[in-house]
Amino acid sequence: MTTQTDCKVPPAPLAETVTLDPEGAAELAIGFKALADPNRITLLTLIAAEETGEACVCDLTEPLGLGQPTVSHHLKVLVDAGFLTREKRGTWSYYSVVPGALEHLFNTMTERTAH
Amino acid sequence: MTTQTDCKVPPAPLAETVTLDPEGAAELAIGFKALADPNRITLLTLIAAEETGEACVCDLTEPLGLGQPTVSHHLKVLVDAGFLTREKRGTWSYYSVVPGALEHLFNTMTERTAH
DNA sequence: CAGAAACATCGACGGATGTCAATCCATATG
DNA sequence: CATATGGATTGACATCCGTCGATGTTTCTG
Repeated sequence: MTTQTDCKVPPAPLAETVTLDPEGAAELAIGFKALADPNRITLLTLIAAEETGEACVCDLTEPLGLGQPTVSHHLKVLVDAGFLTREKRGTWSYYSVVPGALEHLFNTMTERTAH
Repeated sequence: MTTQTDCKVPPAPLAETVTLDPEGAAELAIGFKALADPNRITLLTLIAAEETGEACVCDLTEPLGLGQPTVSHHLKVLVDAGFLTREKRGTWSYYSVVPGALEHLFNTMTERTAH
């Protein structure tokens, strides 16, 4: 049986899969797109600076100078990107930073550009 | 002399200046905005993977499946954001990755969200 | 100088995005 | 149940962004 001949062709060019990975690039872009707005960056820093580690929308509306729907929208973008979590408690929605989310994105990007 | 009493009031609320810095947030957003596109991420990885550390536009057009003007546009965005440098040599334009640019952006962002 | 090659720039077009006003939903409270 | 409050959702609008075709610019080469 010529089973070895099948292995002559590697399953995937290793270096190529790292540099030319459309899905991976798209995934990274989604993360960076969520960070590509000054107000969303301020939101992350505001929540991270909170003593309790969490903040509700009403705490964030005033320092940003934005309307409540706009703040809710930005928070949703950050939640969808995996940088924040929402926990509804009573009438309020409390947002908190996901611990390793930023670092994971940055590490993945750094790996791709390190070669 | 009661020189020590002057130190009771810090010159500026330290935590506040870090979390609520409009200019800083805008600057960070500009950097992330440049990374918020799959093709630009692939461009960075392609150039970084080059043996010589640099690549011209004609090398990047085909693997991306984009037209030459579009690739030039994306490269310009990355140059303006400080992630790439352009060096014109003869008829060709050679782009190379700026060594610490990505890391600097990531570190600045991590500092703001570490508190 | 004439032509070609590599790249930048311009103009245009369609789709995505940030913002707000208005509205809807859920929960707490009288 | 009625009302109020916090927040999410919707619709609309202006702007921005990615893409391409066409054109301009520079440089190399006959």
